[in-house]
Amino acid sequence: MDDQPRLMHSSHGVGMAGHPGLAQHMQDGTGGADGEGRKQDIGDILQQIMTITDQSLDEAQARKHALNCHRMKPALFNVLCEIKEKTVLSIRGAQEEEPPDAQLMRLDNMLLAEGVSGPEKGGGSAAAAAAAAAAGGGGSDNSVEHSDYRAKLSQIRQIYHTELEKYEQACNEFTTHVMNLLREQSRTRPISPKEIERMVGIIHRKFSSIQMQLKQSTCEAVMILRSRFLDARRKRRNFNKQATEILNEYFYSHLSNPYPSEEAKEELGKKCSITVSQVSNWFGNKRIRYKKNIGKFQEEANMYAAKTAATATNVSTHGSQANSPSTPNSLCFIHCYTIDNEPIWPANFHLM
DNA sequence: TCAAATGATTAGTA
DNA sequence: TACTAATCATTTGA
Repeated sequence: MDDQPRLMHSSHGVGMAGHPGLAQHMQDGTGGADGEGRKQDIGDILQQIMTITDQSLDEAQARKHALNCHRMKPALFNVLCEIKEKTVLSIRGAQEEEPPDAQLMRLDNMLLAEGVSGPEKGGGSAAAAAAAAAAGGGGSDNSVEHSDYRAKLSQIRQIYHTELEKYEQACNEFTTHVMNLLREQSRTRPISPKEIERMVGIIHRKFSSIQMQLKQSTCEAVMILRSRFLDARRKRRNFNKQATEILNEYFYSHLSNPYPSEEAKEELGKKCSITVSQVSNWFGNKRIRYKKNIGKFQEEANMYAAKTAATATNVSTHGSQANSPSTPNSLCFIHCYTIDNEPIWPANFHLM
């Protein structure tokens, strides 16, 4: 094996008889005295190679050693390698050129975006945050779900990396094993380094197809997790009592114009631990339901009016009534109706 | 179990 | 784009 590479530099001719490497070997005095003798030598070697597997291990080892030491071995080996290379490898080589796999690239990109591959921080929580934003979620319950999502994503990530590592290790071990085996076998049969290289390529391709399956199933797992996470967020959760109180207080203290500005919505959202869009939803629902059934809400309105009045009184006794955010309309809601008990709201509020 | 309450979604409007 | 109005889907409480 050690001296094989330098034995494989002959380049022209395929047949043994007309092979320049062999011809050269025969002419330079190392190949025997006459043609008959040379043919006999080659015939002997080929016979020994053909029958080596019929022998016991010890005999085969001894024969192998004898073959390796045979004066014709390098030349013959060279020729056989070249024949093999020119016939089989050239055909296969052309066929096995593969374009870069678009599917694999897509999977890699997705795993990176979801935070499964690449750096641990960011991706997953960013995806979770995006999902949360898309679903308009917020609040403490949602943060529990969020952490649950991250925990599960991290679990997927861990499994993915463990499996990937296992595959890579197995691939390396198998490649080394096959290479050693082929190198060993190349002492008794024509295996060129090029062929070993090709075999390594085949092994790598096989393992990368397994890796692709792993990536695919990981992507599926992330997709399922994500859709479940979104579904969970889509489920309605009632706001907590305190949040409803805050929203109602604002609504009834601004009954003449229950349209909080963007800033007010943001502040209410912060106070209630909900999003601005949830505040908007709440006010939208509240306005329409209040308008539809003012009588039903009258009691609630009175209750909040009394509450606001009490707060205002407390604030005034402490000397800072002017700064109270709920003061402007808190005591005027009772005047915000027409004689038909219709609320006086802006023109864009369509009365039925 | 069921009606009421309630948060979210959707189509239409100004 | 913010809003109304209708509706859906889920939760709540009797």
